Amino acid sequence: MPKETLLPILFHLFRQHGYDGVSVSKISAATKLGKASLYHHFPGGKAEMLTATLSYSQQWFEENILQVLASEGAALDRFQQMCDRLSELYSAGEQPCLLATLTVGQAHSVFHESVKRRLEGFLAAIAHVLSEAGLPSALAQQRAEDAIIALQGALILSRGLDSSAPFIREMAQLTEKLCEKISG
Amino acid sequence: MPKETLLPILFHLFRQHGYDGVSVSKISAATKLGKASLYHHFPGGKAEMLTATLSYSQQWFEENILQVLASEGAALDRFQQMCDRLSELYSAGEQPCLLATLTVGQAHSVFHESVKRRLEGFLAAIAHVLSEAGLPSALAQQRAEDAIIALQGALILSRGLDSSAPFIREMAQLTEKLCEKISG
DNA sequence: GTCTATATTAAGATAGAC
DNA sequence: GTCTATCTTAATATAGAC
Repeated sequence: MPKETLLPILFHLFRQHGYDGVSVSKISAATKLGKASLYHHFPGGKAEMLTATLSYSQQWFEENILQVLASEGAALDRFQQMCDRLSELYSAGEQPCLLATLTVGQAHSVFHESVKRRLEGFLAAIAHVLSEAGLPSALAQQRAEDAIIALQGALILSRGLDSSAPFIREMAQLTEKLCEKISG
Repeated sequence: MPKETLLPILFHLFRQHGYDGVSVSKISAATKLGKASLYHHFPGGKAEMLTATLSYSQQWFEENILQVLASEGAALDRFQQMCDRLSELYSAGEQPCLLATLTVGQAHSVFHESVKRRLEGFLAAIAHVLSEAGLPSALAQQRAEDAIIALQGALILSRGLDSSAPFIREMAQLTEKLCEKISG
């Protein structure tokens, strides 16, 4: 079994159950691979499985979110595309964020630096678009933080209420919030 | 050992590590009580320990947040007090939200209804203040959702970045965001 | 109410055959 | 690369003494 089919399964497990909530036995059941096979692919065990999952998720993020933010076109269009991709990534708020699940438990101490770097990269990418559009860099930075806060908060609320509505509404408002008074 | 001293320890453990990340052995170490003693207090095991922790947290929430929101005084003052209590509860963004940690893993399936009820109660309390202040109820509901989204998102971002700054900034802005154009 | 001791099941991980 | 079988440790949980 190639890693390209393995990693989406790992991604799904880790984001849904968190690092502490996933056992190698569960992974074995979900992938229909024996434990020994899993350890063949990932000699470092569960930690390496999450590391590989983070790389996989990072790659998706670069190819879908960061690439869109760095593309040509108006800021408004780029943010709109970003929202569409985010909605896809999180299944309109039904699926949790992998990075957010890693902020608690054992993962927090072990993978904290990776999470921090990922968030900072996302923040910088959003702020860069806003700076390009003419916003002062301090304000651009603040608004980028507000965007990620809105995204993460909407994911928690939607999942907690078991309703996509808050996430969908937040994604619909996000672009205009980001672009507000840009050319004012 | 009385439960009044036990529950704050449980609360701290569960919010930091999530349900799956806490073992009875860890609880035993943290409380300096033998496992058998813990099962004496909570015959239902770890699940009952979390149930009791949720009740404890609910009580704190009623006495501190809901009470303040239901008090006399201007909406602006009540929200300001709410923000102060929230900042205390989450140690300015250093501590995770218990309810948020329960949206993943095993806890999600078992405790989802409790989490949902708690969020709905919080939403209703905020929306009620806004309605009293003259906001149409649909808008009041939306703004209440935005407040919880801001709170939860700020907690994730602050913890992910290992910085209180986003949480502190968000709490500082929250009251005016909630009261915007109330008497316009 | 708390303890020691223990039963039972599941977890993380490896050896070695195919 | 995948399997069966196995090891070791940790998990949940209980029995019974004090």
